[in-house]
Amino acid sequence: MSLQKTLENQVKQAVLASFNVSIDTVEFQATRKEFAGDITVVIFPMLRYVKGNPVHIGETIGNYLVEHVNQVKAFNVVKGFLNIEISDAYYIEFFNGIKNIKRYGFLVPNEEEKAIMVEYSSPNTNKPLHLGHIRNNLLGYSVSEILKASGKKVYKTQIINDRGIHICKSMLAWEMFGNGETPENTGLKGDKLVGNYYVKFDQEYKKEIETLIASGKSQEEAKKEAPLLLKAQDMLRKWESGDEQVVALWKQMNGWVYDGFDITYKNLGVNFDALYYESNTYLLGKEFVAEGLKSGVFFKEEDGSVWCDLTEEGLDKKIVQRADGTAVYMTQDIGTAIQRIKDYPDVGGMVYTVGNEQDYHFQVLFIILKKLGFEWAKNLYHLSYGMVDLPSGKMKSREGTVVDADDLIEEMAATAEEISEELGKLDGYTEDEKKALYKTIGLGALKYYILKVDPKKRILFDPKESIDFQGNTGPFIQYTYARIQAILRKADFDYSGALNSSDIVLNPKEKELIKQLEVFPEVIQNAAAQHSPALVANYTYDLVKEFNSFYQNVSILGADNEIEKIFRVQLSKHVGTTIKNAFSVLGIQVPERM
RNA sequence: GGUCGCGUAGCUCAGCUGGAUAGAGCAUCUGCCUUCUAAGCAGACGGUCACAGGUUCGAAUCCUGUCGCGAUCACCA
Repeated sequence: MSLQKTLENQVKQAVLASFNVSIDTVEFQATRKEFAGDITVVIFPMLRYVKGNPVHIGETIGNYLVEHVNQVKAFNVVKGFLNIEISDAYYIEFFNGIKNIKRYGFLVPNEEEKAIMVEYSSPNTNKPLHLGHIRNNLLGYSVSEILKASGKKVYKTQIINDRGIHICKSMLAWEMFGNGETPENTGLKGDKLVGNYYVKFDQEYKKEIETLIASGKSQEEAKKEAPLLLKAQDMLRKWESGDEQVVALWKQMNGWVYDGFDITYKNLGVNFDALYYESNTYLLGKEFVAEGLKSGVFFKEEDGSVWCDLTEEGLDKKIVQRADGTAVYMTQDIGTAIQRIKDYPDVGGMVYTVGNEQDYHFQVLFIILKKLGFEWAKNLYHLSYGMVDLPSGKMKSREGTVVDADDLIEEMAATAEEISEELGKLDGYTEDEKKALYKTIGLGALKYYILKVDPKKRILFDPKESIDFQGNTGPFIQYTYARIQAILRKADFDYSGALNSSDIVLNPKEKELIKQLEVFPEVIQNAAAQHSPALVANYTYDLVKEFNSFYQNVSILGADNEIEKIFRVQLSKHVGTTIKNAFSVLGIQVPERM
């Protein structure tokens, strides 16, 4: 039984014994630093059931606890707060129990329970990934890992947006202006090359619009009638009817993009268990639209378009199929969801990592799936996150105002290199080892910077102000890990033995560290429940800050006696393990040296 | 205009289901490397928690309204 549970029961007992009333909840909080004690019972909520002065009630309970609970050493009451001091023995024994657990804080995924499928990334195949995608990828990956660590079975997936007018635009531009450029003959990354033609299309398209306007057309007419756009639309029709040449070009260019994406994903350290392509799934939804029509979930307009009436839910009517019978986004998402459950029958719920601009879409999607009667529809969650904006506003691929993912990753590593060179602590490392380390640190800075922020808040990223490497940052935490490893390398004695709680008197820093370690499993559970890597990031920072204070104020290898020295090394080691575990669910690596 | 989200120190962010004098980092200023890695530690400065009401023993946290910022309300995705 956990200490808190024990205390809760005993507090209830105390109230029953002393005041003859039973209470069903006890409110605890960590004792604030300025008071003596470790755990605090808030007396105020009891006043509803127990009449009397809170200080007196607190003292009565405190006395009872000291007498009946051997972990309780002493207490004090300040106003309505009963501060309880816990014996060192409790903490030392607790530490003995966790110190050798390598995957401390993690539960093993339960094979019996339903799995969760997490969708993230889901890019368009007409342009390279940018900072916005980075946030999406990091969030999706991290939430997947957090869910796993919390004891869930997880599949990572994406839906690749590989068809549509935007894809045809880059295809057309390449065909017209490409002069046979390929990734091979230009040395360009495939997604970059295709992205260039997406931009090229837009430039040429704008020129045509200007020409048309000059010849007397209205802007609206010009936008609709520009020859390039007509050609692109024509190409889309050809694609949909299976035109061999168009399909061949489509396959070739998408292939280039996938090769490019693979490199970016690899650099970012994210991965997927299952891929879905819109070109394969967009037809699936239509089956279910037909079914929904039969069952009355949807209705048909005179022009043949199919809708879902959501006015009862306080929403609008939503189209699920066009008048010409073609699929819209919603159609496809309905089909994809159902397909996924068919492919993975053990999945009982899904998480969609998609920006908050699509809040409404997912609200509607989930309601529709419920209306269609799917049991798992109640376990769908839209992991909605805020946009990453620049000081100049939104990032726009077509206008070239994007922070490119590959460039940013590279820049971060370069900054890490600069700082490392300046500090010069890497004697003996080979060039390859150094390079790998710079990448670890650079990515650590980038990932932490993004993940420490609450997902739903928007991030303003100023490319001119580089991401910090000091303070509440990834590198600071990595640095602390490296420091711990340095100690472990130097600790050339056997420190594996069990500790006898009567041999050690904890200093305040040591006790704080154990308390901090104690809550890690709970942090993982909370982060999973709230789908928030930020909770893990901020926890890790607090732990590390506490450790550095300990490190700087208490000598570990120079401890007064052997037992203390062994204990401190063990404590340091387990803090290191916990840092590593916490960072692993954020997708951040930790270095042996830096 | 309807709906949703956000608004905490100069800047970037924490603040768990309401609880003690609202916490970190950056920036500015003071100290600390002949002792385990100074990407660090110790400290100073800095707040009417957007504003106004309400609920309560108690509100940054819950409710209502106002203001500001953003998103969305397409037979786009």
